[in-house]
Amino acid sequence: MRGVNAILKIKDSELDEVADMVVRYSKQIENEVRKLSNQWGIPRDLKEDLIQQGYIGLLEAHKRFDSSKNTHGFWSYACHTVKGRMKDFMIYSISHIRPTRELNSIISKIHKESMMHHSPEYIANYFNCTLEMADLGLEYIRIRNVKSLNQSLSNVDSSEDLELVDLIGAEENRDYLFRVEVVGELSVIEQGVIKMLLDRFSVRDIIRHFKISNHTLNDILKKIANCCGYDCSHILTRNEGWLMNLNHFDLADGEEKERAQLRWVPLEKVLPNPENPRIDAAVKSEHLQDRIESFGWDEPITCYEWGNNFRIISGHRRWHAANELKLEKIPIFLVAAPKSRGEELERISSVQGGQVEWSPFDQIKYTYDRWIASGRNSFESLGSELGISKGLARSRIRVYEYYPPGEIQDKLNNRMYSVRMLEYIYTWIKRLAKYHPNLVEALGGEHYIRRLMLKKYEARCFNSMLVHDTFVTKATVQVIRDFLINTNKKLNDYQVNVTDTFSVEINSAAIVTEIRDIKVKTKSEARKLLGEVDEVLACIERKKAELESLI
DNA sequence: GAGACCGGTTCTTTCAACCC
DNA sequence: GGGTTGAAAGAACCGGTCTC
Repeated sequence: MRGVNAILKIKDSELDEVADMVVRYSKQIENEVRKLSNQWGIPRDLKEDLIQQGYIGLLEAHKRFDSSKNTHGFWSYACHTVKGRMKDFMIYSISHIRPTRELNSIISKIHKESMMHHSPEYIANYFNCTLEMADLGLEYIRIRNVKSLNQSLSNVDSSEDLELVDLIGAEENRDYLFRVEVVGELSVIEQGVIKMLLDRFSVRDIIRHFKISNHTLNDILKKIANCCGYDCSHILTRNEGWLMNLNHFDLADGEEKERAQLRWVPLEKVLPNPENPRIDAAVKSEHLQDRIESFGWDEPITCYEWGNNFRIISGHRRWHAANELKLEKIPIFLVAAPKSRGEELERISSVQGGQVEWSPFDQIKYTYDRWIASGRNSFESLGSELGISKGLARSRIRVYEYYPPGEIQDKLNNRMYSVRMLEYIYTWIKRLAKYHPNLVEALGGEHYIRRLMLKKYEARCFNSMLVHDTFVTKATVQVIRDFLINTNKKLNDYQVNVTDTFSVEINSAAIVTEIRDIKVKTKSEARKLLGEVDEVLACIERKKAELESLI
């Protein structure tokens, strides 16, 4: 509590009351942490930090709470501050990225084995995961690398049973002390400098990143030193090349290690891989350019030799960023060439982190390419190869085969369409072609109907319940045609519900509503409509006679 | 009145069992 | 092996409530 007291300036006379409150609401705070933890997949060490933040929020709310104004009790008032504190902390600690289940698993393993300081390649090899997954895990841990005030300092020689909070004001262990929130007195740039120092960036990297002079940086470091009360001159002597992790590759496979080489090669000799399913290498390019400019290359591009050039297996976005920056030379990590197209596709997928950042369309294209490369194997075996269900494998292939890329690519990638919905539409159209081939022909083929259906989906004329639709098999050609060509008409307005084999219900309310809503303005419209009404009446008379004959 | 939060509802996605 | 269907989980949405 000492650190918390210092932050909130709690008077000694209030300590008992505050202690009671902390005990009373500890369960609620733990519940909130549990909820957030389930939602975000927070590692155990960060949960303690969240609980700390909850207590701080509780104390802040306590200071503001006015029982005469708030009749719903203290907790209903305080819970917002508590949750707000926790969420702010999470946003600061883990940014906006929500890790996937697989990534979370890797992060937990890295924590458990204390492998934060190993190279991505070593971790990928150790945990048998992809290189990009290991890299993402490390990145995630780096941005979450905030120490708990109550974190044990057992790894610090002189600190038996001490917690970080106990080191506030102590003389040793400068790096730990920088992390404590005394930085609140510093400017944004000064806090940024501290963060980079703690993350082991070199002085040169800091100067380049903030675009400041050596002299300015020295002034900032002096201010930080004065503020914290420490001499940080030792940091200034850090090895300038520390950030270049290029000598950190620690492959377990001896043979592979011999074959793998690191080289700096002219940019024009590095060629993109046509098998790369990622269509747009410019995704997050500005961020990568900024990172390369600020911090240098923290990971080379993985390539294999291709004649006199090098073909990329992993790193198309970094290659694109290097082109944008007009760099002359870039670092590559040279590996053995794949023996077949199938192996090449598999390796591209493997090193690109299980397609974590692939767009939906990239995933579809990749699944289709793998299927073709495998000689059109069963969806089941393809699914098991890719780690997806056979149903999803089938959906992706079917969608890629059926829809022209131009029709779906953008809208798939911005999540307006889903693979499943596109497959439902495909199935619906195929049913239409089976039960009403003449209508499909009359409308100029499936191509036109497909575009109409996509338009109708965008206009929310139907949803995933399309998969259970019986309208397409039961309705008349005229009604289906009407549904298709009226882009705003909803499927619900037309749907016929077949409740069982022997009973059919007509959505009479919808039909009556639709008829009532019809409005005509001219005589010719009225004449045309009369003709259609006659047709409907004739249809009804026929159906009536048919039903009466059954009674 | 604006904004944050909560709980209920609806929609979407995925998976697996079952059927042809 | 491929297609269909239902269950379950997650995401998105919406209206009500509360605080400032």
